[in-house]
Amino acid sequence: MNESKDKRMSRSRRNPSSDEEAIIEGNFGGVGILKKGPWTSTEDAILVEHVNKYGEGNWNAVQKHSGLSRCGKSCRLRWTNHLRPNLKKGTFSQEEERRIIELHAKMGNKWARMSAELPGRTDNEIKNYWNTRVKRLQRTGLPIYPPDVCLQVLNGSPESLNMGTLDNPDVQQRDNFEIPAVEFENLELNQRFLSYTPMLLEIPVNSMVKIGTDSSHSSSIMLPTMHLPKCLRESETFPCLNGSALTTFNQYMDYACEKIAEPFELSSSHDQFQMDVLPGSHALLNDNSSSSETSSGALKLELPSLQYSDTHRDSWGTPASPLHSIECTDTMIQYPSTWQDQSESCSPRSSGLLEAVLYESQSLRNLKKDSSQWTDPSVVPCVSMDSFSRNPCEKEWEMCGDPNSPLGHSDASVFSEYKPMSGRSLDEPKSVQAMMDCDIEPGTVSQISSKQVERKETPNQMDVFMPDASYSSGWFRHITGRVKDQSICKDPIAMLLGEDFCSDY
DNA sequence: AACCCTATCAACCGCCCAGAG
DNA sequence: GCTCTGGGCGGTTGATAGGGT
Repeated sequence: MNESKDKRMSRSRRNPSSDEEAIIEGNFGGVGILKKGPWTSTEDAILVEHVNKYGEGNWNAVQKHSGLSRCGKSCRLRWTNHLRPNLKKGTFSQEEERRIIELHAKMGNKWARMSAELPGRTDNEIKNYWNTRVKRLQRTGLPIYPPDVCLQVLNGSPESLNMGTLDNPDVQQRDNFEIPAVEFENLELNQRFLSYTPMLLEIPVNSMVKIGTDSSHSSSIMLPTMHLPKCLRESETFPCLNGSALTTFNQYMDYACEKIAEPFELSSSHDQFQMDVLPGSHALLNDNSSSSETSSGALKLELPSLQYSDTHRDSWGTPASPLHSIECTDTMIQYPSTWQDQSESCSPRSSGLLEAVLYESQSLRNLKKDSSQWTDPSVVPCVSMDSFSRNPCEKEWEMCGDPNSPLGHSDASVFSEYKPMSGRSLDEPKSVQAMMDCDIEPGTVSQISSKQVERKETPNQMDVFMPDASYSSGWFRHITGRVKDQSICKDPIAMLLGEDFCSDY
């Protein structure tokens, strides 16, 4: 690997056209055209010499002083990414990989800051690594963030994230997470739990929302929502949760599994829905709709993602999920294939966790709503068996015509801040604000009510709910429209879980 | 061997910001 | 307050390696 890497490094990339090369070489030392493309060893030497002589900075002066036909930017890039001393080359170590995941979970696509945490590594390297990784995980349908990393982030403990070494006060400030009531004290996750979590959602098990108390940093409130298969809930206790959170969680799971399973009970008898699904199938999500064969030869329903197979264990070594867990999770996690499609075009800045939480809650709510109709097969409106074999969410999504799914494998951080993007802000904030301002019915979501989650009402609160406007326009309107129509849920938790869920309690 | 697909990664591009004038 | 400029950052591009068919 390193060998090939070195080979490649020495090889030329983006070879300029021969014409350009000629011109440039002719102008070497002159004021002529600035050279683009791969750096030669001669250029490197010149740059190194210049930096040794004049120091870093004032990159535009390089051309002046050394006659190098490179723009200042190019020089800086070359220096910082390749010529700078103490640069580590080669593949990332396991520890570095782990660190990157953790850092990304906290920082999002702040490559420069991440590189500051990883000595010898450049932002470009980290960025490339991450993008490659995300791409790979998207393809395999694995969660971008390992559950334990999510828990660590959720826990917010500096040690857990090795953040004790952070010097950057800004980072420290950002990382000043608060977990008001839902405490994850016993973070010794049993193997069982961890083994389940990845298959439940594309996102890590502990999806969370932080409501910002200041505009620059989304902080102060986090709200975990979890989704586990019913079989897992059969355990009386849940290792991560305690007190009311656990109660709520169990209730939520009862609700989710029962309600979601309903429409699929109908179809489970259908050939297409034989649940002999093996973990690891995720073609739906991957837009790989061609069914694959199970070992038994039965038609395998390609699940969208999150089902670890032995061949799809990720670097954090989460074991494959037991087959029996399919019972519930299958119905829960059949992400529309379109999600994957959309995620491909999703801005990498988007926040996968957050959007997934929001979308999922909406999906659950819709599912419940829809399932009441679907209990009777004859009532299934406008849904053919063929289309019915897909997740109702997908139908919803398609009907919504939303080009941007929240459940795409977006890969910004767990708590990435919303970065307003030009040209969209007028519409989206309005929707979000409308959503946030809708009144909550007293007593709803009492289990995880404002006692546990305090939300500071600020004009910037939407920053939290808008991790990335690039995808939010459609689906957020979709959600907010419904929320608006049906009143309720001032509390973000209520919003997340859905009013139907709330009203069940 | 030829082709296709994916992974990798250097380098570029465009935007943003801070500081100087 | 303004413009200009240098520098930084994040996103994207494109060449190449390498594996699979």
